[in-house]
Amino acid sequence: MGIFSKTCEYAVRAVFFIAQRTADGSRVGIKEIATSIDSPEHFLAKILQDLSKRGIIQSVKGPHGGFYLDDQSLARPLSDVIEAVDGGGIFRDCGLGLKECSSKNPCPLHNDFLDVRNRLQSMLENITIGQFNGDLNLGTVVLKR
Amino acid sequence: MGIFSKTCEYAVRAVFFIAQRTADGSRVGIKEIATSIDSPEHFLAKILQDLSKRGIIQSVKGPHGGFYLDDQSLARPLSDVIEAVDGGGIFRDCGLGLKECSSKNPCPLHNDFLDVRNRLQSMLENITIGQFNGDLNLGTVVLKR
DNA sequence: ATAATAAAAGATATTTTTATCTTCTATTAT
DNA sequence: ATAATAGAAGATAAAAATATCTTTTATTAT
Repeated sequence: MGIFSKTCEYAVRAVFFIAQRTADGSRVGIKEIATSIDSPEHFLAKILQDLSKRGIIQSVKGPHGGFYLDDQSLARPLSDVIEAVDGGGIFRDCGLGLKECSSKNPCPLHNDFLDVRNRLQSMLENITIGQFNGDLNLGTVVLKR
Repeated sequence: MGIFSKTCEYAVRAVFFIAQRTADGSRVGIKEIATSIDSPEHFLAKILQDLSKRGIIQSVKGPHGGFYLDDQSLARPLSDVIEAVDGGGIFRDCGLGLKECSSKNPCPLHNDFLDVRNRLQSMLENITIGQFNGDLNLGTVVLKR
């Protein structure tokens, strides 16, 4: 497995895709999202339903419905998606799995991991959901394969 | 879950513990290791058997047997343990789970993740299994709780 | 040689993650 | 109103990770 869970990987790819495809105010359906980011449709549906409930993304039912992002959502930091899906553990938990690891009671790698986690967090806090729309349009970055 | 799997967390904690407890040439049994690092005994046994087969740690059966580390093992980088247990994916795989992500075919986060992964890797390559023995003896770092 | 010890190995079980399928409900165009 | 559409929700299932228990094998002290 990678840094994030499969669930989280799908969520981030989907959110980037929705951002690009709905920048003009339109909506995009779950089938098209799943195909475009190469994820299992029904599994992704659950993930997006959860993100929708939490207000990270928007959705409308019925004909011409689908998922989309409003301006506020487009401006959100990517870290919000990770927090919503995987929880913020990756930004906070001990690298060796100790529940009470802290500067007062550190594991051997406490400071080293603090540094790595903080870099990861600030990186994800400084990326917005909508910021790759241009690159995705140009095809200079990809969301499948 | 954290950065690493539970399996990997147990492995690293165990290896640090074995390093400290066998620096004098003695050996330490699986029961004592499991208790001392707060891990399930039989599960940890499998992990250590695997590390032993791969030559990352050493073991001897029978009375006064147990696990220990020779000088070469004490000097190994911690990254060898992670590679052995979780595979090196954490140092190499795409943050968004794309199989073919590369500088030629990058995901939106390719460069950012490259940076984070490289930092993690070089951190783990520059830590040796035996380097915390002093701190563990002093109790300034811990392996449980 | 024998008994005691401790790792190795095998079988099984539980939990979590990932995935699929079906039914229900809300929305929109007609 | 009605039919079509598409997300929401619920029930199941498959796979992977985590955990436990039992039996076997190798080693050592006696």
